Amino acid sequence: MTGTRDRILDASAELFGRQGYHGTGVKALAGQADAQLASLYHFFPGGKQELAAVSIVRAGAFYQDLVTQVIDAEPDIVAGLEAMFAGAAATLEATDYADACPIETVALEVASTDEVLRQATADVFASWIDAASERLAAGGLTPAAARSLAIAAICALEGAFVLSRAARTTEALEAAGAATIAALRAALDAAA
Amino acid sequence: MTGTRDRILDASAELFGRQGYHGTGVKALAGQADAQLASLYHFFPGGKQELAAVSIVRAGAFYQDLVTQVIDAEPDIVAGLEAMFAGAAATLEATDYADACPIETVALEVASTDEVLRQATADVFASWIDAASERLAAGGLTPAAARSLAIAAICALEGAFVLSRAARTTEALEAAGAATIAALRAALDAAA
DNA sequence: GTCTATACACGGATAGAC
DNA sequence: GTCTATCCGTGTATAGAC
Repeated sequence: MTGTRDRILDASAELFGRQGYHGTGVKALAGQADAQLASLYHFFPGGKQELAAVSIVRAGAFYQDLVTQVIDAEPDIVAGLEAMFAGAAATLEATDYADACPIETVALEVASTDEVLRQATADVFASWIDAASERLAAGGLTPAAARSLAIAAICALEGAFVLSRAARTTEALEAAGAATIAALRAALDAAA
Repeated sequence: MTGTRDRILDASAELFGRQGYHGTGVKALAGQADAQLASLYHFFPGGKQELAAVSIVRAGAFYQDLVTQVIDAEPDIVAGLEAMFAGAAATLEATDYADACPIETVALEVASTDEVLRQATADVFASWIDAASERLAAGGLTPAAARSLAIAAICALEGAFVLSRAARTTEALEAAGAATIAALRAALDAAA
């Protein structure tokens, strides 16, 4: 008995993530959610923009939970980051290079054109940075070094998604992961 | 006496880069180029898709020239990569966080939906990887290490563009640059 | 090659019955 | 809250005169 609202948000996360904001129409969203178009506007009176704003926050939180679980399942932060990149590569292959970061495409599309949605994506990335920083600080880095490396790791992952999806290979995820681990080891050595 | 075709391609590079493929209409492109809509279809009979394919290749080559000039102006590859990230940050600030990578947004939009355009973006990234690999190999890395680090550097840059444009700060570019330099130094040490 | 005008589909959004 | 039907703007693309 999944609620209609939730089905619409599920469809939004999937389609916005794969095709972007402008590449996904409200009719397609309603169709994918097995919902009426009028229901979409009932739950999201602000229309497509409001739906996207809610979807970005929700999908961002969901993805953060997913990734932090992968990281926290490992014995240390080095293994944790390795598992993050490996897991992302596995998911990408399993979905035929469709499902990477749920908000990345939208973030780029709206960065210069929609202030409401830009802020939503910025909030999500800020939350991810905080979560990663905590884990790196717990691994022995200073707060400043932890934050810097947390940002770098997320950048590496996001950038690798772009190249991997374009090339339809996981090589970029592997290279980005290796370089991130190298930078992490260097920071850990410097801290010791 | 700039040709109409070139003006259309200039407008395409600018608007596709800032707003993405689906966020940019052919009428807007013609308007920005001070060209008639019919002229656009005259030079690009394949319509928006053909225009985008040509624009991706052209903008990709232009950006590659720009970045390699920045890198090659420095005495060594470490300084070169530092200059690349610093230059990207300066450009981003100067354009109010609008102009980052000219093909990144489009690459994500089309990765799962348009095979012709996906291939065009993949070709551009492959060319960038080759150019960066050469310079890293000249700096003393093995071909395999050079390629891996070249990919990682490009991923770091692309990912930093996403976070920097979303947050409207250059922090991500700085963090990604620092981590890339750290990984490069580690690779150079290992090679020595 | 460029102009004006327009065809035609799809986009987002809404009305009103139930 | 859900259904059917529809409005209206915009999007891509084309026609035909010049």
